Parts: sequence; C-alpha cells; structure tokens
Amino acid sequence: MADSSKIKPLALRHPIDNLPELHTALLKWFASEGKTYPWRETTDPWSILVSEIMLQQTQIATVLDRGYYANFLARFPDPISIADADEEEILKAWEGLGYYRRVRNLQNTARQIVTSHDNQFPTDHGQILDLPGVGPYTAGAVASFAFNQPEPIVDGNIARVLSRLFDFHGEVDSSAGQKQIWAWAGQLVHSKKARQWNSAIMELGQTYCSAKNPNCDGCPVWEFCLTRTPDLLPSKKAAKKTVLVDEFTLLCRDQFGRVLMQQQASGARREGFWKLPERDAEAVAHLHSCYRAKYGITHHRVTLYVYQCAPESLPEAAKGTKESWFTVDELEALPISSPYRKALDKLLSDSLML
DNA sequence: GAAACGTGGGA
DNA sequence: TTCCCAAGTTT
Repeated sequence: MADSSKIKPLALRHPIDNLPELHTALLKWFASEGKTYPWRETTDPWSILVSEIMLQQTQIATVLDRGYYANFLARFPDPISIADADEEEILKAWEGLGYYRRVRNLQNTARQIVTSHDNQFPTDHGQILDLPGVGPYTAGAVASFAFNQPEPIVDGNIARVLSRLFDFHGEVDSSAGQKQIWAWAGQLVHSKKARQWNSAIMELGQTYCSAKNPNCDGCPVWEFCLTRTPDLLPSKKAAKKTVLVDEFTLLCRDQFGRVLMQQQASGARREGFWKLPERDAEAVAHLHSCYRAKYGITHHRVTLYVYQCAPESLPEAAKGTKESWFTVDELEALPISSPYRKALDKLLSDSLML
C-alpha cells in the first residue's frame, strides 16, 4: 500500500546467520551513542525493578522530568523501606502515573523479598518472575540489567524492532506472534553482554526504529534487517473501540471551606484514590455547572462535569460510598488522580477570587 | 484469549 | 479533535 510506505534496501545479511556481526554493530553503536539514564548507572536490582515497573506503558520523559523516579527511590530506597508504608503514602508517590496496581504490587514484592527471601533480592530468574507485578518482560529486564544474565526481553520497542528485522507480518500482540518474537529475542540475546544487548535493542526501537517514521538511513543494523517496508510493521490487532461516558460530580464546601471528597471503593478503578463526589444525572440536573473537561481512561472517553452544591442540599450518595470533608491543605497530601486534581486546582484557584 | 487498567504527548 | 503510542501484567 504502498504509496505511503517507504522502501528500504534489502538486507545483505540474515540476522541469525551473521549474529556476531550483528552483535558487534549494535553494541558499537550503543557504546558510542547510547543514552545515560539513572537506571543504567546502577546494578542495584531494587532500583532497576522500580524503574521497570514505573516505565511500564509510561514514557521515559514522564518518569524523569516530573521527578517520579528520583522521588520514589529517595523515599523508598530498598524493599524494607516500603514494606510497612501506609497505602495512602504509596498511592501518593504514584499519583498521576496511572496503572496504580503497579505500586501496590511493588509493595507486595518488597514484602515478599523481606519475608520469603530474607531481604535478599532474588537472583534466580524463576524467583524474580514469581514476584507480584513482575511478568516475562520485567523478569528478563531485572535479570539482564541487574545481573547481566542472558535472558531475553520483549517490550513494545523490541517487538517492533524484531518484526522489522525478520520482516514478520503476523500480529505481534497475538499469542502466536508473541511466541515467535520471544523465540527470536532468545536467539539474539548476547550470552556475555546481555545487559548492553537488551539495552541497545530497546534503544534502537526508541531512536532509529521508532513507531512512526522509522529512520533506516543511518540505522546501525540496517544491513541485517529483512524488511523492505518498515512503516507497515509491526502488525497488531485492531484497537478496541472508544466508549463515550459522562461523569457527574459535585463541588461541595461547608461553612469552614472544607471540600467533600469521595474515596474509590475496593474493586473500583483507581482504588483508594479520592475524587469529587459522584452522583447520577438526575441528582445534578438542577445544580449549577462550574467545570467541564474530557479525559481518557483505557478505552473510555469521559466527559467530567462538576456542579456546585450547598451542603444543605447535598444529594444522597450511593450506598456504601465513603465520603469525608477535607481542608484545602489536607487535599494536597491526599492521593487524587489526575482528572480530579486538575479540576480541584482550577476550581479552588477560582474560588480565591470570591 | 479478551478485557481491564491511567495518563500525557505527538502527529 | 481524534487516534495512537509508551520499558506490561493480571484476571
């Protein structure tokens, strides 16, 4: 389809048949042009695990520029330090990062290390994989980055690189596709320099072999790459369709200026986080709207509405809902997910002008 | 295997 | 604006 697809020269060398040369080419590039990240400056498995969990489905810039990684490790430098931390504190440390189950799993992993591994981070791949929240990618990442074990890894970057390197047109997010990609990753991983190899192939996917506009000119391994149509790869299953949803919430302040908040119940999304109190459409119909914003969550597109409401006319909350009043100062320390944090920032700054 | 899980940025 | 993507795992 070609009118939009660029044509790359055919590979001169098959990657598997010329593995030493492929290794040399990519490792040479990485040694001279590879970026330095905090997690590449250490071999401490806890620091590396934290980076891997934090980076799941999350961009490097978010983790670094907004201070999440440095702040998290400053507060929780080892498994012991997080094992007994309060839920509110670990959620607060993750506020704004999303996929909040990750930080609960991180705490459970720390507890497992402390209690089941005598506070020694496991070095065995199978034991690492057994830690909560650690799947095949993260287990291989810790084994190779911290311990230089020759374990393959496959993330979104590597799946894309390998689909192009081998001109693989199967769906990389299917079970058969994953099996194939992992098999190739296992064949390619460097037996003595797994740390550098895995870092290098991931970074190739962030730079030359990017998702959009791959830059084959100057790619350090272009001559080992079997595809001629890199921008048609990787093939993936169709994305789930977006569902539109409306969400009606209240801004309710008492005579002391305190704000009513609602805590997400166990089993709900963003469990443990606080939000503006939610009501159904009928309950807010007669109230004055003061804020509207859209945000995405998984495959939903949510329109968030906030209505002003006096405490005397507060509509009944749904049964089992936990609601409490907080001063503006107390809100700062509360774990509150991004859409409501933004709404509160806007609404409370407006109210200063009253 | 499918679905759920958050968010921010870039084209 | 809308869509897709970014160091995946769990149920």
